[in-house]
Amino acid sequence: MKGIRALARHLDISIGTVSKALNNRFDINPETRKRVLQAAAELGYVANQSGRSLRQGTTRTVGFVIESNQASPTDSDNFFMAVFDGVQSVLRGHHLDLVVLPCASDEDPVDYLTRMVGRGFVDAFIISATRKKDPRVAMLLKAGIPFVALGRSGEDQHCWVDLDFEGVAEQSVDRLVARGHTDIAVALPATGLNLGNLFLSGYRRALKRHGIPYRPDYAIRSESSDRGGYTLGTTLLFLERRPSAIILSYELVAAGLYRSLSEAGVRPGRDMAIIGFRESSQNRHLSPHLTSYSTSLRDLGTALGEVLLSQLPSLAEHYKDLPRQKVWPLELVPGESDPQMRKRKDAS
Amino acid sequence: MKGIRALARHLDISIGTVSKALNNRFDINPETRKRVLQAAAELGYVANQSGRSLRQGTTRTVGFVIESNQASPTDSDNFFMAVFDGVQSVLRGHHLDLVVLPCASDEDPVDYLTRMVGRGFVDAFIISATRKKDPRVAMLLKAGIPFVALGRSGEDQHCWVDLDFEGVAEQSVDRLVARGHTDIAVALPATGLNLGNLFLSGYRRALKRHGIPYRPDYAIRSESSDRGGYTLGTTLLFLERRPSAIILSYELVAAGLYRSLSEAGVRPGRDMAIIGFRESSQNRHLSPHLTSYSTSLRDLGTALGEVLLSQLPSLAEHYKDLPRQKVWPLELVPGESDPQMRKRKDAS
DNA sequence: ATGTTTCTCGAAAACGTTTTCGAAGCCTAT
DNA sequence: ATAGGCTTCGAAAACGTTTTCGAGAAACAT
Repeated sequence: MKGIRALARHLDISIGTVSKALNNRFDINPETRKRVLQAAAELGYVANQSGRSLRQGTTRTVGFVIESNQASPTDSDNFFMAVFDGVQSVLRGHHLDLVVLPCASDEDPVDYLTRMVGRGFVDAFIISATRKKDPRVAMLLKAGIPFVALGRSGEDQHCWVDLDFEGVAEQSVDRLVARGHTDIAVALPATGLNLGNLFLSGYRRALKRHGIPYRPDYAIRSESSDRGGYTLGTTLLFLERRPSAIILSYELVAAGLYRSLSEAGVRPGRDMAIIGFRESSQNRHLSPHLTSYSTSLRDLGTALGEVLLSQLPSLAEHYKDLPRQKVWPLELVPGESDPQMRKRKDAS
Repeated sequence: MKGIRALARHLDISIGTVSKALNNRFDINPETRKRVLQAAAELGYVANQSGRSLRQGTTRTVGFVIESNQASPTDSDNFFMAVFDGVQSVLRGHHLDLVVLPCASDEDPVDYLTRMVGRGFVDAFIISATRKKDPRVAMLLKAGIPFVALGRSGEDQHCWVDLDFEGVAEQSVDRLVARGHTDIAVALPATGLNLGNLFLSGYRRALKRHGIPYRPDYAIRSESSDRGGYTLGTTLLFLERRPSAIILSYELVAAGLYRSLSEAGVRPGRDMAIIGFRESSQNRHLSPHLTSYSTSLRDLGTALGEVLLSQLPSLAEHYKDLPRQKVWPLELVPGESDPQMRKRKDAS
């Protein structure tokens, strides 16, 4: 015999009483509660999750869906660990646990999510790598499952937390303009991630504000990898009118860009101003130091966890004043990669 | 009404029949099976996981326990994603799913694992960041739960898959000796990870083979981060007898090491030979190119998944010829950071 | 026609827990 | 002494599924 029944027999009381004692219900004598707790600790009893969640219809678990990638690391990789950490520590405070659900690179993300929803071993979801009009959002909304997206999908009837891509783009343009630049390019992700749209719109808004016309050929799509940064550099150098500055929306491209510029005899940060996106240890050794933005990813995870809690029916009223959407700020860390512009001869 | 009962009523047959039809049991008319499958697809029915696993005592889920870290990324971060990918795609072939269980940085790993074991929503575990005599191994063995460790714990009564740290260390020493070096240092992780012991033992074995005495001050502990690499460099330069070469057991330290050596006027790869550990995009831009080792992490994940499958009672006989332990090889990718040694004047 | 096998299905138990509801005991106020 | 309230506990139902076992029908062999 195992489980709560064994514990009950061992204490010579009913299983109902044991259950109530363990779950801190009110109609239990403090004396017997203490006995039960002690015996449970001794025998190492922990309630079976299947039985519990079958009865309660809840699993006390939330799933964080990510897309694991096959080979080359992208930005997201070392991004996520710190976020997990933040989310998990918030959830734990409410006796919830986080599990990460990695969608393999050879499976369709929507299929995967439907499968996970169907299996029902999580009460709520956090989805990431959000795309514009992401079909997963519609699916979760229809299924009525609490969730929050890390990244905006464009529609606003759901919760999300997202980095301030628009703000960063805008602020970067402002900074470059203030330093004398007008030919400012922007590097955008090649994939359909919505952050590309956001970054672009912030970029265009700032240009407009400064009266600088938008050149479509200055919005360059590139892979979010070291190699992507390298090809970005060559693309940049062969533009009809060579820009004097570039803003990155990814952290991993910086090193490759530096390399390809250097190889072409263009000194990064001097002949070409560069503002990176997220600060990272991988960029810390670049010379000249990359101007970029910093933020605590663990805190971002914490925020994500809190928004999620607000969506859980059991905690809804406790968190009802919490905003359902949150733009996560980043802070400029000035480097030397975007100095005041020297006089330039027109390179048209 | 929901669940299998609704489906049964809709088809006007018993729930037992529905269940058997969905689970491909033999005593079902092919005709009715087709009807059931179709109706299930139409109504979007998927079996509730709690009910199923309560009855079967199995969850068809395996948990991959990692230690999420708070802030600074370590080696492990972008290491894992590819591994997840491999594991998940192997498991999926057997109708199993992978969930990643991130142990937050502010929780004790053993406590966390016991909690996860207790909750029982996974049938088996993969544990990582294995330490020497890891208490988690003993715990899982005692609990009788199938598991495989990514990384050796030292004891051999359990399954593991591990990178060939000893081999890499040995091969690196051989290579450096062949190029004229005798004063060879080694950088080891500061933490209690067992890989440090393995790497050191390979290093010492090779030294012995070449008749080079082992100098304890040449085995340098350092953090597995960019900053760790930086301090490693300064430690290296202030040794009583400066080594002419160093072998790294971590991928992330290389950039920091290059930087600190350069700042001290010691040209990395020329005045100091360097052999890195795992090839990574972050090191690809280093100049001179870092000699290091490469391997497919996705394939490593695949191997990990297969060893795990062999541990599951339901699949044991199908995989019984599979070795329970596996040393995962890495392949040398020659760079220019460890050239033939030039004549040196003794720096003692 | 009868006995025997084969095929298909349904009734019911079982998994381990939580939770409702009523009962028993005790105390207090009348 | 009796009625009522409070405290503490136990019996039993319920969650959704799988699986065992037996029943009935059909097919087959004698």
